[in-house]
Parts: sequence; structure tokens; C-alpha cells
Amino acid sequence: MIITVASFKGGVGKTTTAVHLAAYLQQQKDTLLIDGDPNRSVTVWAKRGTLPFKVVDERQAARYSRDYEHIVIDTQARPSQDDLEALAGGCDLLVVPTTPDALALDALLLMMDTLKSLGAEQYRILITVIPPKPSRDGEAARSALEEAGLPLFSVGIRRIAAFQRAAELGVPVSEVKDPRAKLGWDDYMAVGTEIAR
Amino acid sequence: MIITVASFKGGVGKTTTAVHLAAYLQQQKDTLLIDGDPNRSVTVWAKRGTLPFKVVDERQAARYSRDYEHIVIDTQARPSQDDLEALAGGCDLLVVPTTPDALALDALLLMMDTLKSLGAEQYRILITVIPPKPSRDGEAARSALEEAGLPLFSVGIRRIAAFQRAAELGVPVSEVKDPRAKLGWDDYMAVGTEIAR
Amino acid sequence: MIITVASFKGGVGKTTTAVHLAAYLQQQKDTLLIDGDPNRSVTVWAKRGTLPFKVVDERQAARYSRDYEHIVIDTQARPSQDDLEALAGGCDLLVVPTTPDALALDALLLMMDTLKSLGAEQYRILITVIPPKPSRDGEAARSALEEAGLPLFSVGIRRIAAFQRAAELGVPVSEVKDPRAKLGWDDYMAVGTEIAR
Amino acid sequence: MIITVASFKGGVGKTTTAVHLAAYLQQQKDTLLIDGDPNRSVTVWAKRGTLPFKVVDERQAARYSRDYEHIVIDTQARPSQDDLEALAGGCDLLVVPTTPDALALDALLLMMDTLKSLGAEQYRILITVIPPKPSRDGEAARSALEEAGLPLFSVGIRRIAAFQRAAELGVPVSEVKDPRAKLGWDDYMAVGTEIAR
DNA sequence: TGAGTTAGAATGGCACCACCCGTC
DNA sequence: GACGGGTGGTGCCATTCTAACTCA
Repeated sequence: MIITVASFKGGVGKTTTAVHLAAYLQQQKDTLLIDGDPNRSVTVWAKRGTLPFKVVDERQAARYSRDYEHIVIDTQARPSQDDLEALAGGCDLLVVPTTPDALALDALLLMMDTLKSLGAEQYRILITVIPPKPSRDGEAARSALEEAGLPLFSVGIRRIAAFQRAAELGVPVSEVKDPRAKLGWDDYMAVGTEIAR
Repeated sequence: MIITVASFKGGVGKTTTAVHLAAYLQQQKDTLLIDGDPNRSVTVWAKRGTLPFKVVDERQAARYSRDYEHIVIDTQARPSQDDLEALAGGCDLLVVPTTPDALALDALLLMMDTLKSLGAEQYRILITVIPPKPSRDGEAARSALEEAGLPLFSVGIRRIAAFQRAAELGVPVSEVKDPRAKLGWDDYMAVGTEIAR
Repeated sequence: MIITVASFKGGVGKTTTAVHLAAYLQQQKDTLLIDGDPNRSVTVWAKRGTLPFKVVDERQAARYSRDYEHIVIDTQARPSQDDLEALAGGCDLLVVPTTPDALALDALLLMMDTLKSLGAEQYRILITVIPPKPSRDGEAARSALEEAGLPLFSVGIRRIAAFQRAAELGVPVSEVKDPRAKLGWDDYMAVGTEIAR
Repeated sequence: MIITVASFKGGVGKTTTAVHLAAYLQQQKDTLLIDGDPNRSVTVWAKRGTLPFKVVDERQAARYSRDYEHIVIDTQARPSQDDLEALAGGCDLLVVPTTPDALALDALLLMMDTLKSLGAEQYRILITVIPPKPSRDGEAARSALEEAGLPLFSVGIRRIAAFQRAAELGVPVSEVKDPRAKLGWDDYMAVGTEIAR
């Protein structure tokens, strides 16, 4: 299975999503994460510690991709329309993370227009960095997107400090020693099972 | 005075910073904000409500720029090296917002390397989206950057929900009806006075 | 119908309850309120303004009671066991108001023990002065009393400033010019209908 | 020093006042609180947790009172004139708590008449359960009482939920884990210093 | 057996939302 | 009717203390 993670806006947890989806898939079969972000975020992440899957630069993708059952591709932010077309065509599922704030949702809707004009269908939106519960931003964004008829994951990813620690340590959040880290990992596990279904 | 806001990574408050620096400058002289972000974030912000300064598309920049005393330019995320050179040369001050997390700091250091190789000097880093106080991420990032000898503003911008409301309503945070909104506005005012000095 | 209002503790809305139950009954048939509180709270209330029913001192009770269909009796706080026995025997329903705080609930349980030892059955507890909604004191008290198997009204009386205005003006809360006064009146209306049933 | 707390009406914070004045005095010298309320409110309070001073039933007062420097007496609500005379004569200061609502103020004025007819002088009124600030009930009651020439404490006690928690937990409000509990404790500390002066 | 390390619980602090109330 | 001030509840985060486990 090939999963691509892409978004029109940065800072919405794109890299974090790619890393943890790969970690989920690795539990089943060998998984490759292709780092297509010009900042090489995943590569830096992996270099700080140890990730449980193989990470390669996009220019090495061809060489490795045949050896892995699952592939996750982390792309650069704000792909051009051509990029997007190529991305959507080259994967089984396009995961589009977004935060529940106005600026990110605007950029998301732009992207959705482009995707629709391309006729792409295999994509789903993931709401990330959801503030803790007294805030209703998360549910507000969810209902707005549902009303717009957009396909989105039934679960979202909470804003938890353990994700920062995970990036600092170079590990998935499941390896972070923090009582709340489990919650973050649970969120991505739920996304993974929803993909598997 | 011409201020450019640029960053290598998205989601670090670049647009928010541009909007509020422009709002600060407008208090003194007529100010123009040039929206150079392909997502047209500022334009969307302005369309939702009312911003106290003029906002134009980058392709209209030439026509308007002569009529305003102050100009703030919001650029696209992840400029190429050429872009960066052009940007740094075309302004009095380059403001580089960053969040205090590992991924953003990595991207920031990459950008700093590029800036140094260009010989640019008129730039300063602004730490944004700082989590509330039990977290020490803000001070940790500050001391790390200071240790690296990078020029940064002595004040940072806190993570406050009122900024989200401001974007939704299409106004600066100072217009948001929320007791905490004042804190966010105070932060940007302090940045403004530090620039003015 | 004869309704007596009594409580072991003061300041739980006993007088307010008597006044508004009388106001409710007066809507149907002529009603008499007998002021048995040594502080003569109801009499003072009536003197400040106008109440829609007849108010008499307890020493005049005999003369008037035969002329009214409904009678409400406001008793002194902390009746002795003998008092309580007399009260319970002389009415169709004993209404026992209590606030949802620890001290009042303690006093209430004391009173319940006394009532049980007397074999009284025609009584029901009314929770009053319930703080607004983020507080869960109201439901906490309700479930505690339900668990204890005590008979209580299915509705409670909220803490609303309009009740203070009503006492100052000498009128029922339904006559107070305040958008929230209606809520307080609704609460007592619901108690009235629950009694009528 | 012997302080008696008495009021004509219940639910005005009489027990809470007695408990916290005793807690204040205990900071200086060993203090005894005599529980004279038929509901035994203080005793119940003390039984739930721990109070920093000695609490005894009124029938044990004689045995203990000689061993304590300070004594606080919590009396029953609505004392008769004889009771009041005895109380006023048997203490150095009579503290009369009242809430700032019409019914309580009426009862208070009744009590004041009785006190005056007795020639008592060592008493002072304490306004309690003052609603938060947009409400001006507190200042209204204060100015009304001042205008009537009655002696009252220059500070009042705010209505704060932490007092309820304190009663539930059986501790003084200063032991309640709640950021606002400190405000309640400050209020009683101010009353204490005003007494000491 | 003792000391260092790790997991868990309790504590303190802050932010956010919902609601009430007085005023304009 | 809208606004501003204020309180209460809930939840997250960092720290500290305690308990248990490992290793010398």
C-alpha cells in the first residue's frame, strides 16, 4: 500500500502524520518512508534517534521502493497542481492533514478544489493538533468539513506535548516516556485501523 | 520602512505576524501589506472582516507601494535561495518567525545558513506560538538560539486562542472580544517598539 | 389544599418558596399564606409591595383559614420535634426546601430522621438556590438525596438575582422586570404542577 | 478573648464565620470553638476532616473553656431576647453575620433593635456571601447599614465556591486546593486583623 | 543489601469555555 | 440587544515525591 501525505499549508503535522502512519504500517509489514520535503524533516527526525522503519530521500525512492510492502511519502508543502496530480495518481490513498483553524481550513479548501478538478478520489482529510477539550475548535472544524461533504477520518489527532518530545528524541511518540504519549499514539493507531478497513 | 516576513516552514504564524506588524505600523503612518503567499492568507483574512491597513496582491505591489510610508510583505513559505536573496535585499528588516519546536528550529537553522551565505544582516528571529507557562519550550528555544549567536527579538508571541478568533473574524487580535486578546496584542506591540528602536 | 413549608436551617429559600407556591395556587383558587416565621419575613415582603394572595399572621390563622381554598404555611426555622409532628399532621403536603451545600444537607438529614420517626409520609424535598451550570452542586445533591431514597421534586429552583429583587420590591418574581425572572418563575410553576399532579 | 457569633436568620454564613475566626485566632493562641447550634454544624464540619482548633459541644464548655486563651461561640439562629442578653454579656465581641439581601437585612434590623434595647455595645456586623462584582448588592447593603449608624466591619466576605468545598472536606478554606480559596481566606484574615486592632 | 533508575501519583499553575449579571 | 467583568469547571503540562525494580 502506498500512502501519500500532502498539504497546502505547513505546520499542520504533515511530517508527524507521515512518521506515525509509517510506524503503524511497520507493525504489519516492512515499510518505507520517502522524505520528499525539501526541509528533510523526516530525515532529521530519524537522525536524532531511531525510527522503526526505513527512511530514504526521494531521490533514492526508485532503488528501495520495490523491497517494501508499504510506502509512505512525505511531500513538500504547497504542491503545485501538477505535483498534486502526480501525487494523487501515484498512491492508493492521499492523506491531507489540517489543523482546525481558519487559515489552515482556507488553504485546505483551496486544495480540495484543485483535487476535485483533477478528478482524484482516493483522499481523506485528517484533523490534527486539536486543542484540549474545553475548546470546541476540533468539533467545529469537523462539522464544517462534514457539511461541505468532504471525506475525513472519523478520528482526529490531539495536540499533545509528547509529539514535540518525539521529534526531539527522534522516535515515534509511542517511545516517549510520558503518560500522555499513549493518547497521541492511540490517535494514530485509530487512523491506521481506519485506513486498513 | 519595509519589513519582510519569511520562514522556511509553514504554520509558524507568518501571516499572523505580518498582519499584526502592519497593524502596529499603521498606528504611525499609512501602511501597505503585500500578500505574497500563494494561499493568499492575508487576503482571505481581510475579506472576512476589516483590517486597518491596505492589503494588495503581490502583482499589484508596484502600483501601490509608492503611496505608503510603511510596507509589510508576507512571503510564501520555503523560499528558494534566489527568492531569499531578493527578499533580503528588498527590505529594511527581514522578520523570521519560528515556533519553539524541534522541526521548526531545524528548518530555521537551514534558513540561517542560507542567509549567512548571502551575507544578509538585516534580519531578526521572532519566536511565536509559545505554549503557556508550565512549559519551558519557549525559553529553551530562546537560549538555544541565543547560544547560536542568532539575532532574535527579546520578546516572543504567546499561543493564545484569540489569534484564531481574529483570523476567523478578519480583524487584528486587538479587536477580538476576549480578555486574553490584549495579551496577544501586547506581544506584537512590544515587537513593534523593538523594531522602532 | 394545605401546604406547609419548613426546614431545619435558615437561608434556604423557605420564605421564597412559600410566597411562590402561594402565588401558584392563587392562580387557581383563593389562597391564604400564614406567616409563622418569628421574623415575619412574608409580612415584611408583602408590606413592601403587593402580593396576589392574602397574608396573615399565624395568630389570625383561625379566623381566615375557613375562607380560602388553599393555604400555605411558612413556619419558623428549626422546628422542635413536637412542632414538626404538629406541622406534618396539619397539612396535606410538607415541602422541605434545602440548598445543595454540605451544611444544609446535614441539617436536612437530621430533619428526615425526625420525620421518619414520626411516621410522616406526606413530605417532599425541594432543592433551591442551585448555582448556575458549570457547577454540578445541584445534580450532586440531587443524586445524593435520590440515593438516600428521599422523596424530592423532580425540578429544582435556580439561584437567580431576580429573587432578591422580588423580595426588595415586595412582589412575586413573576412581576420583576428582568429577562431572567421568568426562569425563576418557571421553576416554581413546575413545582406547582408537580404538586397538583 | 471571647467572640460570639449570632444571627437572627440562618444561612448567612454563621457557622463558616465561627470556624474561620477560630482558625484566625488559633494562629496566635490556643483557641476553643463552642458549638452551640442545635444542628451541630461545626461538629459535623470537624468530623469530616480536621480543624486546627478544639471543638466542643456547648454542654462541655465549662470543662474546657479555662484551658484556652481564645474562645469562639457559634450560637443557634434566632436567639430569644433573653438568649441574646446572655450572649452579649458573656463575650468581648458579638459578631453578627448577614447576607446583603432584603430578607436578611430585615431580620438584622430586628435583631439590632433588640440589642439596642439591651444596651449592648460590643457588637459588629459582618456582611457575608457577597455576590461577585457586577452586582452591587454588597456595597448597597454596606451603605444602607452605614447610613443606619450600625457598627460594621470594613471588609466583607465574598461568595466563593471554595467555602462549600471547605465544609465538605471538613477543613478551613485555607486548606482547600483551589486558586480562589485564598481570596476567601484573605477576607477572614482581614476581619481577624480588624478585630485584633 | 544498598544505591541508582524508572514508573506512578499528587501538586500547582494556567488556559479556555459557559454562564450570570449590570450597564450602556 | 451587546458588552465587559467575573466565577466555576475542566483539562493539560511540568515538577516533585514516592514506590518499585534493577544492578553492583
